[in-house]
Amino acid sequence: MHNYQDAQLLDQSPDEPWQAPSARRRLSSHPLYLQVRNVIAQRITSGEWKPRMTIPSESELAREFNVSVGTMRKALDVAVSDRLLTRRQGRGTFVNDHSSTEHAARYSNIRNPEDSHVRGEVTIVSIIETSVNETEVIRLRMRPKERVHRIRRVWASQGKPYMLEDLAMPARLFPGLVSPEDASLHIAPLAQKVGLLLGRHDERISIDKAAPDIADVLKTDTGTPLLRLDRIVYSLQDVPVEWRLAQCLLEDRYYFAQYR
Amino acid sequence: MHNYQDAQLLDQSPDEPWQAPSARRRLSSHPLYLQVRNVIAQRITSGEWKPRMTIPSESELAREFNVSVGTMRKALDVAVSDRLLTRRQGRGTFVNDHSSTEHAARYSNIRNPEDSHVRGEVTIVSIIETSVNETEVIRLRMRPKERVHRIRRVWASQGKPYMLEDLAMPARLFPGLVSPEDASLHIAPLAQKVGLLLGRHDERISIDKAAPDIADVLKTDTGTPLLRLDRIVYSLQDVPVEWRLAQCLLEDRYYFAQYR
DNA sequence: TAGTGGTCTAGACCACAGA
DNA sequence: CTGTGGTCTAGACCACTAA
Repeated sequence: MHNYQDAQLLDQSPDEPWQAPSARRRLSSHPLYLQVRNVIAQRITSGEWKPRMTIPSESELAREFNVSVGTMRKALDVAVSDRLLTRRQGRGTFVNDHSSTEHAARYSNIRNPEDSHVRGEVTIVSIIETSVNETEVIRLRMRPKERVHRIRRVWASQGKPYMLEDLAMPARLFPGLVSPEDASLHIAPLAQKVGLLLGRHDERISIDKAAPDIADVLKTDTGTPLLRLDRIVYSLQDVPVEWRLAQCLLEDRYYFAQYR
Repeated sequence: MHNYQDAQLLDQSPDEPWQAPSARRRLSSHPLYLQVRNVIAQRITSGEWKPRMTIPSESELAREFNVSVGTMRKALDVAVSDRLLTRRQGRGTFVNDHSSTEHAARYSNIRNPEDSHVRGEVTIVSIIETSVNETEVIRLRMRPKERVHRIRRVWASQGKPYMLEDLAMPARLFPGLVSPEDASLHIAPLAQKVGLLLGRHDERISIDKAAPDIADVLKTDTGTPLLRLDRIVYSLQDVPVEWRLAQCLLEDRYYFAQYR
């Protein structure tokens, strides 16, 4: 009775609407529910569905996409686990807002002694767009001569600086990133602004002794032990999006990691 | 046609077999698939299903539990995400072995420069069973005067010590934990040995300066910066199972955290 | 009371692995 | 070829929310 849905979803141009296939063939290597999830992701990326918006009910979407409610639900469940959507029984399904504190908090792991997130004020030291260096080519999987944004900024809490960050982001992914306002954002809201969906990230943690210039910025002594945070954030499609090297003067703060 | 399955699963004694209910009522606050998942967990805990074993097919289990295949599948999916089971298309569903390197690796985050896990040799410094102190009461959610196992051990790589661990575990959860062999295990295989299923864990990371006695054990200088790892591991039912305070001489190693 | 997401059922076919 | 898990369908009822 049923063959699988074809791949028109994945292959069609981003501007064309969903084409309900009449003959169901599995031309794509992806199962139907993943194809549908990809359309959901695209609608968010393109801005058709905006943060905080209520999207149509699962039965409406199932009708629109010409799939069963069960398949639609599975696609929505995947989108939820990808942090694209939030569902609330009796209310509806909502597009997540990654500029909200709860979603941005995901990328800041420094905590106060009482377990609260450190809420710092940021100061931009420098922003430049330039060609990649060797390390960036490797870490961000870029080609030689490609362009990157490099941002250096300092975080302070109650007027006292505690963290220096060096960011590198492929310029291709962040067109028009120039303003200090943009450069002050966390990666989550910044990515949302340019229609990028974020996936996994990993972090290598070690201890550095403060170099003279860094000690100067952090108003501490040369040689003070700093927590070194070497982090790469990837997109939902597993493309490196940001490389961050941070050096953090902990004092009574700590880095919090949670595993499920 | 169908009302919900009742809670006989959750409420029946561990020794009784699954009772297929004839009248389906939702006496439990848990949906059916979670009740079924709990029976799966119990079968593993009790040793009825042993590590690496192939369990019956989903259709067989659905018949046994008197639930639909869809519900059985959902229960199995939850068990997979809880790391109880692994499923392989065409082969079957297997009970995870938490004494295997892949599962034990989940709890060791120290990596070599080439990203490989540090494989150290462990030495037991001391094992005692005693009454809880104030910190343990809080961290392990215990009552005053309850008993804990305290283990101090040192990890070395190529003969050079790099990490000192102080462990505290509720004695109630680890009856008969006395031998140095048991005390040398990672938490995952140790928990499996006593039929405990592990869930989330969290870790607070900061920097300590080596105290004289610790510097002595780690064969370094007093005041050397050490990575301090303050970790609590919880059971699947969210009961604290182990509190670990580790101090780690990193040198060219680092702590690796991955987020999905 | 209407509409949403959450749970459950019954049964089909697809994809993969091993005998 | 047989049996396993993986995907998909169609439709029912439950639980929650807000008008």
